[in-house]
Amino acid sequence: MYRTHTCGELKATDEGERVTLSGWVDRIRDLGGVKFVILRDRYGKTQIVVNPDSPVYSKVDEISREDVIQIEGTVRKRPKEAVTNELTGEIEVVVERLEILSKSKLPPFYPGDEVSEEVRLKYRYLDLRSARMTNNLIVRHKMAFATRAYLSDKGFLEIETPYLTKSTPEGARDFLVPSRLKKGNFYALPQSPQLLKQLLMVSGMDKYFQIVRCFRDEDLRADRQPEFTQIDIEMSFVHMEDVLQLAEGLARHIYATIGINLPEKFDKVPFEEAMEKYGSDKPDRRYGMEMMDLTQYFKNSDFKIVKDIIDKDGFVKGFKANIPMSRKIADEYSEFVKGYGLGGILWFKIENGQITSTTAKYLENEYVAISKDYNVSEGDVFILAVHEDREKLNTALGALRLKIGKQYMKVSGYDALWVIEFPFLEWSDEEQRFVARHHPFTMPYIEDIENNVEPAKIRAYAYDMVINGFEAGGGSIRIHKREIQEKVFEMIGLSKEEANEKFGFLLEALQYGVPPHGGIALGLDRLVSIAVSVENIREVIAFPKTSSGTCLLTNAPSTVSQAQLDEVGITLKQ
RNA sequence: GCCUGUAUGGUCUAUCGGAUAUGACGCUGGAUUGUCGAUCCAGAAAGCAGGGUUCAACUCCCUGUACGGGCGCCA
Repeated sequence: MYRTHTCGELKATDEGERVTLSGWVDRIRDLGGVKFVILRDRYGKTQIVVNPDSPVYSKVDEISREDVIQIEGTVRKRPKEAVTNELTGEIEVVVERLEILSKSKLPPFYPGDEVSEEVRLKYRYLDLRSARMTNNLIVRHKMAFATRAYLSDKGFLEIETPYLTKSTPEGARDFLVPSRLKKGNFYALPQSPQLLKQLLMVSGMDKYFQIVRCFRDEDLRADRQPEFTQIDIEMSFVHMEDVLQLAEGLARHIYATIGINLPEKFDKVPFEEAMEKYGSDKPDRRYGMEMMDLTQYFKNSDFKIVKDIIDKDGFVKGFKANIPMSRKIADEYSEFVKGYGLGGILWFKIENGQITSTTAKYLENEYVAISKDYNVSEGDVFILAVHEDREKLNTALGALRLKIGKQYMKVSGYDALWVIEFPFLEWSDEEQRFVARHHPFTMPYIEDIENNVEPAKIRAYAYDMVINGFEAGGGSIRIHKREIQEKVFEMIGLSKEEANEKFGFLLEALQYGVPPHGGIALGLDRLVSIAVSVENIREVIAFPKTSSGTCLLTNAPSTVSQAQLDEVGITLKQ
């Protein structure tokens, strides 16, 4: 037996107990006479005492930090003055036997040291020994476990779908896997089990879920990895509201199991409102600073920057913030919004009851009117921008709002909401056609189509769950009638032949009695990162990739042998 | 594809167009009988790669590489 207890469980009540512990040597404190060894495992740390009369006294000199050792000894209470607040701070173990199970080479860092992420990723197995990383993985497990319990209770079946599947167009770039048996053919790793879970609905599975890996070969971000985990859900005989209720309940439940209370009711915010007020389809409302349309105040301005835009039927929008402002800061913000296609920002503040601004001499009347109507008071700063493209204006100001919020405001708590009524279509400059914004199986608002609403304004039964400004998940009600599906393909310029070639199996299935259905996928990585308050999902993934898609631990991706290439019939260029 | 930041002992970092490159942690050796980031003394240990500017480059410039953040992209 390697151990009778873990390093995190011995308490004062275990006094006198004879125990065997195994773990890593966290620290050795040699006081010349008495020596202390701190033994660590994922449950905690226990102090081992070695007195000069101990049978293993000289053996302690052979061990070093991060060795794996086993000890046998007796639990005793520490002297009063030596008690600490730690989990096992009341006791220590007087060692009688000590065995080195495995020596450690001098590590590049010790668990919990402040080290660059690059080094942490290279030695991820050491990094994961830290209490923080261990906790992140524990929280992740608890949330995944709670998900299974909750959904199983509600009658959902966890059903696996293949990872080696068919490449489908639309959406992200596929990771391809060459087929050896059918040379020249490729599997694709699924971007999500979307089509397969819909087929499960056709099969009558009624309520499906899966905690599943998804793969998208696109450039990475702090919250995007090439492979990530979704809580994938699909339900039959449901309306949008049923899916939202279920997902909301699930989110509340899994957060509750780790001690976080999400709001009783998630607000529903239409996409357009989110864009207008926050310039984002995943707003973090905790920062306040809602954006306002101020175009009317500038209709008669002759300040060139503004007039040029107004003459082109452009817009002026802005928001109020309680932040420091100076010429230098304004320049920085202007530079920032230039990255989003704007020319810069305008601003004014109220200082000593006066409007202060580098542009006050051109726009004083406008600023005064805005101050009055929007109750801009002493110390407030008002930031404005102009552009002829309203979407660009919203996005740029929204990004600035978020930057300012993160810089100056300490927010706490959890803001959870639904963004609904997403546009059904989206113009693709690259392809010069409308593409499905969510995916081509999403149910559009039929009345919008019947009322001949312009394509870009047709709404979809698509929804995103947003928590603290992160897109925690998204889904839609699907099309269950072949006629509508065909109409949609027509709208996105997909010919019958192409549609058949690409989604033939789904279209075929849609002819055999399909229940109305819909679903959602929640991003587990993001849910966990929100729960442990980190911005980067790498912190909650055991073995993540760098932003260039490599694994510093294994050095993947790497070249393969000519023989391997030959087997799958692939010749490399050059 | 584009923009941007970073690169100095094992780790985290300081400084400087010139001389012996700073400190902390860790490590090694020594001292030390109640520590808990133990303490005290001593020691070893470093400029990402290539090119350029210069009498002289770790420092300035360019290119590359790696890592971070963002835009595009991500149904």
